[in-house]
Amino acid sequence: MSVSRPGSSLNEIATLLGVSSATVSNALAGKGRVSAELADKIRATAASLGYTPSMTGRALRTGRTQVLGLVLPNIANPLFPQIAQAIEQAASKAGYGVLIADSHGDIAAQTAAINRLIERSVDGIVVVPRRGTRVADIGRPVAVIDSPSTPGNTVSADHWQGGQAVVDHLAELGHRSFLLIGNNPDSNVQNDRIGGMKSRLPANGRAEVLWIENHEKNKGKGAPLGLKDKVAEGFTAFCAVSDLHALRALTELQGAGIAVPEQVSVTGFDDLVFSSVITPSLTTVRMDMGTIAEIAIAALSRAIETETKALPEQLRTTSGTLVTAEQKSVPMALVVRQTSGRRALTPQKMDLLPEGEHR
Amino acid sequence: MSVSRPGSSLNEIATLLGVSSATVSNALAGKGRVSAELADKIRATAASLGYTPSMTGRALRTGRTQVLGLVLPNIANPLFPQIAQAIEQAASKAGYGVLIADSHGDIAAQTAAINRLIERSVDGIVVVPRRGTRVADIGRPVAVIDSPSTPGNTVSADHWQGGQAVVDHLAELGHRSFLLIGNNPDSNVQNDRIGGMKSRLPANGRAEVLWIENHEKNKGKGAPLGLKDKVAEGFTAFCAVSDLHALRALTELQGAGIAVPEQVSVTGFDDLVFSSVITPSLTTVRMDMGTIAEIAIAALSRAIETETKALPEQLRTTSGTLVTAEQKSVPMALVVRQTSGRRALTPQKMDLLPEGEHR
DNA sequence: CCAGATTGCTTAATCGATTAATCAACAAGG
DNA sequence: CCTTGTTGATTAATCGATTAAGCAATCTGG
Repeated sequence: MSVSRPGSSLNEIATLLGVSSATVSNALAGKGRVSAELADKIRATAASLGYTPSMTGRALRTGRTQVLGLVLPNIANPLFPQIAQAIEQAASKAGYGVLIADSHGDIAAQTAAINRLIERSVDGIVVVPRRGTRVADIGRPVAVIDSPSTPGNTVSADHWQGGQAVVDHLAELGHRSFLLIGNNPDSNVQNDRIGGMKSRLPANGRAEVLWIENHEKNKGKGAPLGLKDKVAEGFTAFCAVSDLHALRALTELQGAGIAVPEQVSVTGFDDLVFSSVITPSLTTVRMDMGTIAEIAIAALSRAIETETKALPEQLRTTSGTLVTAEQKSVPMALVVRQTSGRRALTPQKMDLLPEGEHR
Repeated sequence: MSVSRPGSSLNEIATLLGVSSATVSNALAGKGRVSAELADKIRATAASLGYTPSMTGRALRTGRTQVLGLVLPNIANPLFPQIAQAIEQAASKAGYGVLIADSHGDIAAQTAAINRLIERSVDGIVVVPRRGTRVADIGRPVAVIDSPSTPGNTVSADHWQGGQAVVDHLAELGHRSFLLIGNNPDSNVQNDRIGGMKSRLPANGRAEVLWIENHEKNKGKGAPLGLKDKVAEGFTAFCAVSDLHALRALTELQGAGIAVPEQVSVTGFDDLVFSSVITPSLTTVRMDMGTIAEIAIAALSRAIETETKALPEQLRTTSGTLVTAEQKSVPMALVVRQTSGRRALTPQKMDLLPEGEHR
């Protein structure tokens, strides 16, 4: 396998074979009219020279850079690796490179990040928007991955259904009192997950939502969530909208001497990297980022193609923005591990038992 | 703030003002000889048109794309967000975009990923190599971020010193028996961390290394690490080379009814996102990725500049590869949280006490 | 008052690939 | 035999910015 030599262009091959560069271009692209034998010869020498077309030259002529931008609300997000990996893979398969841009949390920076990408003339952009953000209209196709209930969403996991799966699973195990743990009520994703969970409460069930951000605004950042009290109130199922919060809940419960899953159950979302290695391992819901990414990239590249095709000097609309896919939501999969178990017989009195009864 | 209009080029500004495009280019670049008033007028109309230079056109002419590649061993790595964020920020500040490439774990894919970046003609590459990998010689500047003891390393955290800080801290708290938990003995980073820890064992101290990969090869993936037995053997300090393993150890210990930090201490590395939210929060060592990234990018852009300057038809060396920085290792900072505490008075007998004594 | 320097701008080539337009050669049909 | 069609290639323009070279006009010094 020869490394791409910078010293080979269409022209070089052309002069070497005594033909014009146009013919070489046609031969390699399989377009135009080139005799079969010459085409063969051209391909052979191109291969022997380790010729790699210059993306730059091509981009200048065609107006397509074959690069997509990926804008994330916060690269430090623990979910980011999954997203980036899936997008990179899907994009790569579709012939695109991926340029990353961190919107760094705040909204102005998100716009700035998008503009930087546009200046680098990306062909399209994948945005995982910061909660509550609307993506401004830019002159390029944009795929949004957020939640089905976000206006303009292209494709995403079916968070609502994921929430349903969690509560169905726990109800089956006998649980009736659910403490739903979210971080921020402005997030569409979190609201969907919580909404889905609420929608499947069993007949005699009850649910309460604990928003961590509100809680910390009162009690201070990093303050205990007071879950021991919640257990005393009879809650036996602690369902977080993220594995991160689930882990927080789990360790707080364990620290308070409450046994998981013997006394109470804990569930999360997203199957973050640590979820399978902790003890007890975390029951969670995983999204199929591979499929989501592929749908997003497919929708995007379709839009890019039709855009460039429909632009022979026509109306210069700030064309195609929010891209849509046929399948707008991808089911989530419940991953049952060790933190979810059958409801204890007398959950209400459990906290009165001596500590350390677990295991 | 006007969004970049695709409909404005140097030529457009030129014809609009009745001058040549060369003059416009010179005026905006501050090069050549342009009268002050004309330059002002040009800048003004450029601004009013929302002119953005075409990176593509410029790249074709100058041979510099202002894009760097970032190759990671595995995007799913929990440390990836920190790295990517820091690199993106430093690169962005230096005027570069960042193209990501997942080497997907295996070594062949790492080479393939690098080649894909080269085909996109990036100006340079930042590689966080897969353990034990040597980066092949490509025709572009490469900055390697791994460990000071890796040959060809450009810059990295001082993992050895980080390990020292951990053991110094725990020795101060009275600990003498250290169980060092690593994943894979082939990793230079992990070896440095463990080496640093061993180098600071107190006079009457002892240390044993538990390699998780070996352990799992025998006992099966996800098998308990048997830490309860280790506690019985008298170990009071459990020092992992990553927060992920520390979390695994912590939850296993807690599940076995061993109190942290009252009975034993646990430490990690890297200050992963969950480390501050768990109970008890994890004592760890953080690397200054911001500084590391800046040093790497600075070294890289220096190499890129001298490379293009020294290329006026000179020897076509497969020029400048492994880039070096002046400061090759950046100190790590100990973050003391709740999992590290003073050694219990009678640690050797602790396991004989009834469970649930903690808190 | 004129050679030479300086200033201010234009011409034109270049980077590499793509593609519409053109052209020569030859074949087939009326 | 002349017209039309087809094949296989070349020419040349184009994308947008950069930059060496060139050319007037103005200024400077002796």
